[in-house]
Amino acid sequence: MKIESLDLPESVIRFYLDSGIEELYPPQAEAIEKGLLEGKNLLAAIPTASGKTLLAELAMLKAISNGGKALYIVPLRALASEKFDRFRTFSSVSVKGEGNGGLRVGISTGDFESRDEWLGSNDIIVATSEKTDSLLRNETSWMQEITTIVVDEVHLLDSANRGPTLEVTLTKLMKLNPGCQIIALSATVGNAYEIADWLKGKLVLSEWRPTRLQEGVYLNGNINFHGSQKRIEARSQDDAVNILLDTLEEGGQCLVFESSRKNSVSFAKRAGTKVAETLDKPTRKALDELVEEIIENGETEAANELAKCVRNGTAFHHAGLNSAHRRIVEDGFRANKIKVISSTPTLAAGLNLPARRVIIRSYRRYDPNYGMQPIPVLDYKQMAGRAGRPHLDPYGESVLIAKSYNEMTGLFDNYIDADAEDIWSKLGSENALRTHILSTIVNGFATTRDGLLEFIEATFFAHQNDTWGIMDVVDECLDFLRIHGMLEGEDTLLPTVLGRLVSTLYIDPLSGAYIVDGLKKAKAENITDMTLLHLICKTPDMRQLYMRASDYEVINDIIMARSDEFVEIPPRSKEVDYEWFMAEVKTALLVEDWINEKSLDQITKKFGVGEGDVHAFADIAEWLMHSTSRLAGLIAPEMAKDISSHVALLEKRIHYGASSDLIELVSIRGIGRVRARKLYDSGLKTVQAIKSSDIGTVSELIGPKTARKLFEELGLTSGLRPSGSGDGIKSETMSSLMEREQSTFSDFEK
DNA sequence: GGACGTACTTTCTAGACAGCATGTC
DNA sequence: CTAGAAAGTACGTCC
Repeated sequence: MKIESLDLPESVIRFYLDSGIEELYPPQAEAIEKGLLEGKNLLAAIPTASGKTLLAELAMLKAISNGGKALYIVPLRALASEKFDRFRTFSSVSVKGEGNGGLRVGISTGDFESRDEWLGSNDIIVATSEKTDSLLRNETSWMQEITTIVVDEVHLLDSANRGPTLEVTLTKLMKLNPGCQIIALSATVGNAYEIADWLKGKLVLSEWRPTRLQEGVYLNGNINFHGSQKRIEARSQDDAVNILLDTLEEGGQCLVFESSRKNSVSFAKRAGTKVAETLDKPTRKALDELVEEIIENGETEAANELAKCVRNGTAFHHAGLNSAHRRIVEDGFRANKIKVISSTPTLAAGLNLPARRVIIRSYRRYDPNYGMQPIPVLDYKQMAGRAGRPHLDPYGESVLIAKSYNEMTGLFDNYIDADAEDIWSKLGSENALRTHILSTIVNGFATTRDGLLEFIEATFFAHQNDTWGIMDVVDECLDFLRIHGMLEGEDTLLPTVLGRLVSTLYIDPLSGAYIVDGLKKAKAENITDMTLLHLICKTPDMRQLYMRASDYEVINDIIMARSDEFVEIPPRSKEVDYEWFMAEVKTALLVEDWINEKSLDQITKKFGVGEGDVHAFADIAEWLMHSTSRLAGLIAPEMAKDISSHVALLEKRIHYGASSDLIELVSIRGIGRVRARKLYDSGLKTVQAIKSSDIGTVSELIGPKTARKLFEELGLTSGLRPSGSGDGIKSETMSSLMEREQSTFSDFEK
């Protein structure tokens, strides 16, 4: 089917022809035939890179040309910006007819909101599913103007964490805009028809790919495909390294999936010594530039390790990296400078980062309840599907590694030739229902118990199950919400002020209940930073740190020593709860270190986490401390004095990772925890003090460039040429390399 | 003395969304 | 109730 033949405005057709797209892929053509451009609902369950985005684009552009508005829902922030950037290239397309201006695109995620004064004035809005939920909870008016909804990666309905949110959000949207077109995009799953049926849509089901994908299993020096075999030369002890070197020889790049961060790092190191031998001069030079960039953007040991790998043309990638390092690795790989990325499943879904060959070094993942477990077929397909760059690689290959003939046949049967699992709604659990029942009632989608049941009947859960099975759980949730003062009334369900606040703060009602309870119990004379930090760390919305074997003794001692700082009496060390309690305290200690200005390097070593993790922990903690602050405002009369101001201060300190004395300096744009500390320790403790100092002094401390910016920021024009010296980067890097510091939590506390 | 080999023991375990109001080193 | 890979340790062998 030709693009030209489609019922679309001419400007749209010209746009695609100009970008070299003339012919639709078969699944796209099928979607058109099934009414994509006629407002029909649709579920496209097709492989990655088979043109799902284009399919969605066509529908959105068609809708906008008819005066509509589109919402594009994605599961990841990174994906949101990727789509946002893509859709912005439409700005030149005059879809809306002459004189109506160009197409406008907005983005809304937790950490990034479009600059547009009013998000709703855009024609396309890209948002994460949680943000969409939050916008609904805040009764955003333009939600009703949406005429087309695209849901990317709907198979996430199956996720226990985030599936229920997506499900309830879609149910609400369908209730709100009954005439709205829904286009759902999914990986190939077992029961795609069931999802399509729930969405009252037609199904486009296909395995078609633009680039051929060969899936094989490596055993004893050969990759075995269906009907063919490829010999791999043994250049080292390590099978995966040999497969990798073989790919490089053919001019391809490799993506290696590992089951843990540690393994991904160690593979990148190990492969590095061999990969380095294959690099030519220009590549080495390009890599050296990346190495410098990595060092500049890192304050930890991990940065040095990454730099060492990148110098050799390899890299690792996992959620512990900071965002700069992630970007450098991803871009370096796209530019074909970095030859291999050894990664945890971070790269399996989401970002568009294909490679010639994918090596899956472990198809098992650790589960605390069941030990090492084989990953789902769906996850395997996502990883294997990364192989083969459309238009660039002649083909893609994915390789599993087996140690025996039996294992190999097992892998063929259970992965390569297997169908992906069915998707199952996870809305039935108390955890999921508690929060979504509250939001449903707060938003007026249900005002009685019967109304609530009617709403639940419209969910995917009800589509798959009999709802009588969860009646008990629903009633338990309603009781919970009543007991904790978030809901009142028996026949009519009315949200209280607290209930509304909890819903709009986007926290779990259980978190809300813990916090309110803790605030009421806290006694003024015992309250420390730890009191409040531990309070938010025991909340189900907080992510918790693991307890390692060596931590037990230390954490135990800390709990004993600081026992009166907690709002509750710590459980006895023999009780099961004690295990949890220790993890909460350990997490609180990390945040405590962060706000006491411990360096990132120290924190990452002490707690065995990455820079990215520290920021992630701080991020959640800040959100929960903000929520605590708002809740404290609501129950102020029932609390000890001074708690409110303490909470507010902590919120700021977590945001900046700074002690109280730096709050004034740190709120200046361009000044963070590190620079503020330098200024403060040199006697420049306030904005006033800086204003009355001279730029030369400040330059000595934070560098001439930043100093100039700082003075501009404070409304002082900098007439003077800043004095001061050049960069200290080299010496700093050296010293951090030389330092032999403590490596575990216990070393630090002694 | 030291590089390497082997067998046994210990250790550790993926990812990432949200509020609010604008910017870290 | 359930795992398995890598890193660490202790000891042995060969040059």
